[in-house]
Amino acid sequence: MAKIKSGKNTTKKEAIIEQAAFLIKTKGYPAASMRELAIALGVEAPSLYNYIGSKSELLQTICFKVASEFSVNLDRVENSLEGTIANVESIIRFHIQTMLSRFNEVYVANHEWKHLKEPYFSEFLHFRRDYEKRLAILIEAGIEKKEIKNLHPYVTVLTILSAVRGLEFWHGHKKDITAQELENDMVNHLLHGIVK
Amino acid sequence: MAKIKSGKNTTKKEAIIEQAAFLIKTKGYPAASMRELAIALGVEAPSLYNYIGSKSELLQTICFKVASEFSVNLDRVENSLEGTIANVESIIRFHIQTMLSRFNEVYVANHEWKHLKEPYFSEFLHFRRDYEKRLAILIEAGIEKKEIKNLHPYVTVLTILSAVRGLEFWHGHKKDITAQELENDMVNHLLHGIVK
DNA sequence: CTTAAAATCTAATATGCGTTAGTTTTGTAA
DNA sequence: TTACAAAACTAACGCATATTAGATTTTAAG
Repeated sequence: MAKIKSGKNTTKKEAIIEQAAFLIKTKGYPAASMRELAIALGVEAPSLYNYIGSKSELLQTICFKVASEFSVNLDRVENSLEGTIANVESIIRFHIQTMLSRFNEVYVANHEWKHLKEPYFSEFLHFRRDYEKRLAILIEAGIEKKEIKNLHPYVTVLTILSAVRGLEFWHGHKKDITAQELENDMVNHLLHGIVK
Repeated sequence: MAKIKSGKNTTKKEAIIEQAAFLIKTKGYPAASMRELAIALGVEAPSLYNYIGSKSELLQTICFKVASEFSVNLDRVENSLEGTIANVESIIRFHIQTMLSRFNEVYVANHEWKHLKEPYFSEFLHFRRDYEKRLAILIEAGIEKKEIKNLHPYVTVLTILSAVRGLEFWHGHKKDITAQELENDMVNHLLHGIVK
């Protein structure tokens, strides 16, 4: 057939990963087939194996790339000299922006990581728990400094992370609100509530 | 082999559905096999077909049963005479309680409905949109009555629904907080924020 | 104890999967 | 133009899937 269409991506491997992220997001990892992925790239399935090692490797690459980006951002915030509220707000905004700009990959990392094989599954799970723990510590510091209400820190972390993750569903609707308004409204809700 | 173990369930079909919900939640719909479901019930796979029509029928049953329960609850709230805040709080509490008490089925309805076949896929999607729309109308009424901040109603709905859905992740942790405290803290966060 | 029906089993079908092997085509540099 | 390497192809393997058909066992009633 034809050559793999690289598009705007630099390498063909990156083109495969990008398309894989879309397919895995749409069908789920088990139902996303290498044959369908190949067709989307204008090629036969076995040709993909010139660039990748296996189907599961694609999932690993996507999940850990996303995890790494969130981790790096949290490093930055942890070393910041701002107050807790500003830090939490910064993290919320990063999640929202990343969710909206890198939708397919973030979606896959959020929903399909349970199909990772060992030892990657355990490694990813450990990363998640660690990330939540670091956020909870941030929240606890805010509670001690009387900047934040004394709610259970893990519940607060869960509420925030889950809320931003829900932007998956916004991706279809859009239109009558800009990304900036969306971001501001959600930050406002999560920090100050909706009661007047 | 042996007979299907009905356990506490009245009919065998219900026992199959309950086990299917657990399996589909754990593996995802495409990776959940009829053979594994049968083994869990102490039976061979073809025996299941005396009680069910197909694998996809199991998914349909689970998804629409959950959808129906949420819809019935929303009917009740819409006809209530309470204020908007009380109504929203009631809905949040219902979501949290249902999420915690009927975990497997709610999880499946939330995550695996995209594997529904037509026309069920479209029907379920339509139900979801309709449910969100009805919630948004509730929120808008609260904004007009000056009970609720003037944030974009759909963003508010999204934030609330996503946050309660995140309780999936709490299901593993547990321990150092009761379900009642969890519920109260999350309601407090979503209504009044975390800033002191 | 007999008999009919309900429940389960074994065997098999058709389909799709990820992946490998080996071959052919394409692109590039000498 | 020749020669080599990269990238694509076709064919096939082994395995797993949902489901059906038909035989066999289990259950319950007369």
